[in-house]
Amino acid sequence: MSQTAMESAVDGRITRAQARRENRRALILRAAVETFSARGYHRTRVADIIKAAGIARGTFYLYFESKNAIFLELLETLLDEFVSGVDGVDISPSASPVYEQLLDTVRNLLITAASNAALTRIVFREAVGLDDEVDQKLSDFDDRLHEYLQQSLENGCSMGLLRPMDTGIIATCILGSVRQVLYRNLVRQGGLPFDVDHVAREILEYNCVGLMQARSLA
Amino acid sequence: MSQTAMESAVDGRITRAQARRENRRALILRAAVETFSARGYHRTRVADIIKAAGIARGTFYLYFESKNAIFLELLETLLDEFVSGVDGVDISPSASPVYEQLLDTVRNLLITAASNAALTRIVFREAVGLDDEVDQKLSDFDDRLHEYLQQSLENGCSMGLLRPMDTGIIATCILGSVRQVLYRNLVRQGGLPFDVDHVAREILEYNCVGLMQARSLA
Amino acid sequence: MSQTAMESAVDGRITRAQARRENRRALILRAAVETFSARGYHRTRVADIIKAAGIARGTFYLYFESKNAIFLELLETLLDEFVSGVDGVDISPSASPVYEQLLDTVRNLLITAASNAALTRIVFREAVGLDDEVDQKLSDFDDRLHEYLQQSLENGCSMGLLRPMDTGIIATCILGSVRQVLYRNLVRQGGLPFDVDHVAREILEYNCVGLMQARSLA
Amino acid sequence: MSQTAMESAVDGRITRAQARRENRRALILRAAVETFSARGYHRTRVADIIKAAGIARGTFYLYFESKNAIFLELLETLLDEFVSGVDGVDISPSASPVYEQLLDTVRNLLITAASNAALTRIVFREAVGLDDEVDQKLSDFDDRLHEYLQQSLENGCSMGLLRPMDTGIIATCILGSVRQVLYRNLVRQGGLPFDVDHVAREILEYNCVGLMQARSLA
DNA sequence: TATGAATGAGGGTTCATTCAT
DNA sequence: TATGAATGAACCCTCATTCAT
Repeated sequence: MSQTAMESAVDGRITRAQARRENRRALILRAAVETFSARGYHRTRVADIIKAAGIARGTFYLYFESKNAIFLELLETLLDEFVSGVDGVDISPSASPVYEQLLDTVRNLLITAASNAALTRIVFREAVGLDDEVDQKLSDFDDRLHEYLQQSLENGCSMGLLRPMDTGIIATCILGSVRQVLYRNLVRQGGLPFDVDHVAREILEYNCVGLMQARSLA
Repeated sequence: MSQTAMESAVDGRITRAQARRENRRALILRAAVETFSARGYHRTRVADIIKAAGIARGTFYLYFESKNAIFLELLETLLDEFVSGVDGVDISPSASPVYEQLLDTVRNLLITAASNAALTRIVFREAVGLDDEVDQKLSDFDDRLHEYLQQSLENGCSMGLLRPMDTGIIATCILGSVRQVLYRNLVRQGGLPFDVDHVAREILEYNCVGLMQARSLA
Repeated sequence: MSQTAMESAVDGRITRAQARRENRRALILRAAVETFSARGYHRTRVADIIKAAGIARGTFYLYFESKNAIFLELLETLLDEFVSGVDGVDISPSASPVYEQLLDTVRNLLITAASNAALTRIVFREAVGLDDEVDQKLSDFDDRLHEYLQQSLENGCSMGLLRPMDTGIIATCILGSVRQVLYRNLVRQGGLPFDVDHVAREILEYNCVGLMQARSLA
Repeated sequence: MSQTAMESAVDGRITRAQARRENRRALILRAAVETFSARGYHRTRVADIIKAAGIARGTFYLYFESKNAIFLELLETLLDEFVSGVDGVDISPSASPVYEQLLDTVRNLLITAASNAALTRIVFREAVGLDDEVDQKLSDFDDRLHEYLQQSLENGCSMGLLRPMDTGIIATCILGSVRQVLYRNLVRQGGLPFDVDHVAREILEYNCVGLMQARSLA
C-alpha cells in the first residue's frame, strides 16, 4: 500500500470517526431539543436527555461540557438561523422597496421559527433569566434586531417613506408584535402549523398602516 | 373598665396584632421581590429571602407555605393590578371613543409596570416555565387581555372605525408591541424611569396609523 | 382584718391558684393522652397537643419541660397504677391460695388497662425505643412484674402446687400472654369495651391449668 | 471471538454487574440493620447508615427510595422469614400430631428470631407506630399468625384433643407468650445466645399442658 | 469511546423550644 | 400566668458531574 493510500485510509478513518461523532452530537442535540421543549430547562434533568437520546450518562459529557453548555449551543444555533434570515437594508435605487425588505424579514423570522418550532419554544419559554451567558446572548440578539430595525426606520423616515416617529420605541413595538405572534402560535397553540403567509401579511399590514380605517385625506 | 372599653381594648389588640402580621408579610414580600428580581427565581434560595428580610428561617414559613407559594402570590398581585387597569370597552354614545379607551389601557399597563418595576421584571424574566400553576396563571392573564383586545377590535371593525383585519392576529400584535416596550424599559434598561406619556403615545400612534407616511390617496 | 385572717386569705389564694394550676396540668395531660394515643408519639407534634388542650404554645412549657417530659409523666402514672394493682404474694395460711392471688393480679392489670385504654395504647404502641429514660422505666416495670411472677412461681413450685419448670421463662410467658391480650383488645380492636371477667378467666385457665401439677381428680 | 463466546461474555458482564449491585444492596442493608438496631428508627439518620456502609449520600438513594423504604424492606424480609416457618396445619392421619406442628412453629419462630437478632430487635422495639404502611404490615402479620393459631386450636378442640376454650383469646395468649420470650431474650438481654431448644420446650410445655384435655392419671 | 455507578454539594421544609409582650 | 410569634438546628432528598472499568 502506498503511503498516499495509507494516508487517505487514515484520513478516511478519521473522517468516518468524525462523522460518527457528529451524528452522535446531532442525536443528543435532537433529544435535548425535544426534552427542553417539552419540559422546560429547569424541569429537564440530564437524565431525561440521555434517556431520550438512548445513551449513557457519561457519554453525554463526552459531547457536551454541561447541561448549560448544550442549551447554549441550541440557543446559538437558533439565533444564528434567525439572524441569517435578516438581510441588511438596501437603499440603492435598484433594490426592492424598504417595506418589501421588512416584509421579507418578517417572513423569514416566521419561517425560521415555524421550522424550528421546538427550539423556538424553548427560547420563548424560558431562555431569559437562566444565567448570565444566556441572558447576554439573547440581549445581543435582541439588540441586533432592534438596531437593524431602528436603522431601517430612520432611513425610511429620512427618505420620506415613513412618518416621523421615535424610532427606538417603534422598533421595539415591531419586534414585540412579531415575537408575540410567534409565541402564541408556537408555544400557546401547541405548535399547530399556521398559515405563514397570511400571518406575515397581517403583521405587515398592521405595522405599515395600523388599525384604523384608511384616512382618505388624513 | 366598662365592658365596651374592654372589648375595644381587645379589638385594639387584635387589630394591632393583625397589623403587625400584615407588616411582617409585606416586609417578607418586599424582600422576596428584591431577591427574585435581582437573582431570578431559580437562583434565589429561601436563605436569600430571609437574609434580605432579616428574619429567621422558620419565620418565613409562618407567613408563606413555600418558596413557590410566595412567588405565586407576587405574581397574582401583579396580574391583578394589570387586570384592574383594563376596563371593558364601552361603545355607548356617551362613552369616549374606542381608541381613547385603548389608549387608557395602554397607559394603565405602562404605569402599573413602571410602579411595580421589580415585580414586572421577575414575571417577564422567568415566570414562564416555572411550574404548571404559574404557567396557567400567566396563560389565563394573556388570554384575558387577548380576548378583550380582540373584542374591542371587532367592535371597532363592525362600527366602521377600524379597517378589516384578522382580529386574532392583530390583537396578538398589539399585546406584543406593548409587552416588548415594557420589557425593554424595565428589564433591559435596568428600570430607569421613562416618559410614560411619550411612550404610550408612540405605541398608540404606531398601533393606530402604523409606520407609513399618511397615504393621501391610499 | 386580723393577721390570721389575712394569712388564711393568702393561703386560700395560694390554694386556689394551686388548684387552678393542677386543673390546667390535668387538662393538658388529658389532651396529650388523647393525641399520643391517636397518632403515636413521633407523629404527635406539640402543636397537636396544645390545639387539643385549647392552650397557647408557651403555656405548655409552663407546665411541662418538654414533649418528652409530658410523655414520661404519663408513662409513670400508668405504670404506677399497674404496679399498685399487683400485690405481693402472701403465702401465709390465712391468705387466699396463690393462684387466687395471681388471678387477682391478672384481673387488676386488665381493669387498669381497660380504664386507661388510651394511655395503655400509647405504651404498647411505641413507648419502647423512644429514648433511654423511657426504655429504662419500661424495663424496670417489666423486671418488677417478672420478678414478682417468678418468685410466685418458685413459691408455688417449692410448695408442690406447681409442676417443676424454668420459672424465668414461664414468668415471661405469662407476662406475654397477658400483654398480648391487652394489646389486641386495646390497640387492635380500637378500644372497644371487652368482657374483662371472661377474658381474665380464659387467661387464667390458660395459664393455670398449664402450670399446675397434674390434676388427678380435677 | 465467536458470537456464542461474545454472548456469554456479555452475560457474564451483566451477571457480574448484577452481583455487584446485589452485594452493594446487601452491604447497605447490613449497615441499616446495625444502625437501626443500635439507635432505633427515629434516632437513625440516613447519614448514620451511609457512614456505617461507607458510601456516599447519593449512593444510598441509588439503591433505596428513602429511609422509610429501606426499613420497610428489612421488615418485609423478616416477616417473610417468620411466615415461611409457619406451615399450615395438616390434620390428615399421616401427618404429625397437631401439637407437634405447633412445636415446630414455635421452634421456627425462635430460630428465625435468633438468627435475625438485630432485625427482630428493631421490629420489637419500634416498628409499631412508625407509619401507616409499617403498621399495616405488622398488623397483617399478627393477624396471619393469629388466624393460623386459632384455626389450629379449633381443629384440636373439635377433634377432642384440646379442652373447650375461647380460641380467639387463647390464640392471642400463645402469640404473646412466644413474643415476650423473644423480646426478653433478644432485646432485653442484649442478644446473648440462648438455648433455643430448652426455651421452645418450656414454652410448649407451658402452652400445651394448659390446653390439653385434663389428664386423668398424668 | 462508552458506560453507569458513585459522588456530595446544595436547598427546602419541619418542629421543639424560647422570649418579648 | 398566658400568649403566640420567632427562632434555628436538624435532616431528608435531588441531581449535575466525575471516574473507574
